[in-house]
Amino acid sequence: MSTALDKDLRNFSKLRSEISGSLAEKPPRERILLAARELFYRFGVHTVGVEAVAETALTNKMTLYRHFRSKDDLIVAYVEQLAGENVATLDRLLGEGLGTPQQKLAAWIDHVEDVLSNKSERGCALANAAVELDAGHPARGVIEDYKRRKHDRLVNVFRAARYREPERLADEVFLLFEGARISLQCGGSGPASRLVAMLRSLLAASPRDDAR
Amino acid sequence: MSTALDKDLRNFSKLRSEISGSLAEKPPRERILLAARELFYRFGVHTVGVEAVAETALTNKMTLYRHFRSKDDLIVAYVEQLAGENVATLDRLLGEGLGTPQQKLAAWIDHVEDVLSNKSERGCALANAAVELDAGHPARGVIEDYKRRKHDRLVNVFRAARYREPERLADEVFLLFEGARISLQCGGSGPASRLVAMLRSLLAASPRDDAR
DNA sequence: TAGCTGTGTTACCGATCGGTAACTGCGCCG
DNA sequence: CGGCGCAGTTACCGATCGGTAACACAGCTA
Repeated sequence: MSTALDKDLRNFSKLRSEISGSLAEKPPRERILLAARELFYRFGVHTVGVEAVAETALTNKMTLYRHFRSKDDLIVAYVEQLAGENVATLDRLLGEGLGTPQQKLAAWIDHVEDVLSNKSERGCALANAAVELDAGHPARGVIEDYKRRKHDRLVNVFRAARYREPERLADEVFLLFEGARISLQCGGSGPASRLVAMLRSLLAASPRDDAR
Repeated sequence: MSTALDKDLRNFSKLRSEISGSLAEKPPRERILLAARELFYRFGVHTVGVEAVAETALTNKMTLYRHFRSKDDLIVAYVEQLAGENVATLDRLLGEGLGTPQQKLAAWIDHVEDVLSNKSERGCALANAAVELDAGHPARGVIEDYKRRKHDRLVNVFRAARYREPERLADEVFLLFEGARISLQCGGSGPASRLVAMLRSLLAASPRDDAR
């Protein structure tokens, strides 16, 4: 098999991108989750072994297994961590209090632009995990919950912005965004790079009630 | 690790879904590719071992390695097989000769409906493979070529149908479709199930020159 | 009949996988 | 000070991984 990343290479990437990062002196459990986040996202949950995670977290397998009962447990924690952060980001952008619905939408699209333009983008980590995990895996439920929740937030903000068909618009925006993220890693960057412009004109062209 | 599919279970699925299928008495190479297609798509290229592929193909590892130099070679052949068939399907639906561009588009959307409504849909096999394979893998090039080609065909048929912005429309349709397939396995079936209606009304609403 | 080619079979290799046992040692709190 | 809990370390387990060697046996052609 072509691992395409010698084990040594993995350890080097750890030293640079993690230590220089923030994992300096945190409790082991946090370090492990940080390492898992990096490695699972970059290389996939199946190709990365628990030992690689532990070493990248500057600890060892035994300590990892003191905090997570199994690798599957670690995967679930990894997925829950991502889902939680993404929901928090959504709350920060679309939550109550901050500006008009239009302003929230503009801020969210700016955020989408940041995500997509990020180099080293390998698509949505949660979607990637879902692809790798078979139907019975406990992490699947977490992923599906998150995606549903995200879709609901979109419906709500479209409704608050008085769009005439908020559900339909949310479906469309949701699918476009998901498609863009998966296309970034296999479809060439063409269509995905034009997503933001598409979103803006889609929202501008969709009919709204009232509109002040 | 939760394999969620005991090895025995895999072998049973082979006996039923493959033998009863068509692999009855074909040359070994074809049987192997058929088995790889089934197993790689259902469970992912990484979780399925070469031995499982060989046994499902009613042969053994040695014969597999006489036809494919390595597992990576088999993965490339698997991906090439899928890309080739998908391009053939596109040619059959959108190719020259058969009807007006509008008829071709209607036929293509019917085909999309079939794909999405198919139970046991696990998303686009090529996109899934791309998620599992890291950037250097030779199969990645095949996948990207296919996706680009598919996008180009969409542009061409939209141009032939005299849509005013064929590239933009192709981007949108492409991303929607990709998003729907990935969402089927992690986003709940909600947005994806409404894709076909979205496509039809999108095409109906998009401006065209001339229009007969 | 002899010989060749392709398939099946068994056994094996080193490496790595997920997971565990047992021990050392540090720091913290009484 | 004594003790306890947690982290680190080493060594190990059985299983499975991708990949190979050697041999038996079929079918075909000459």
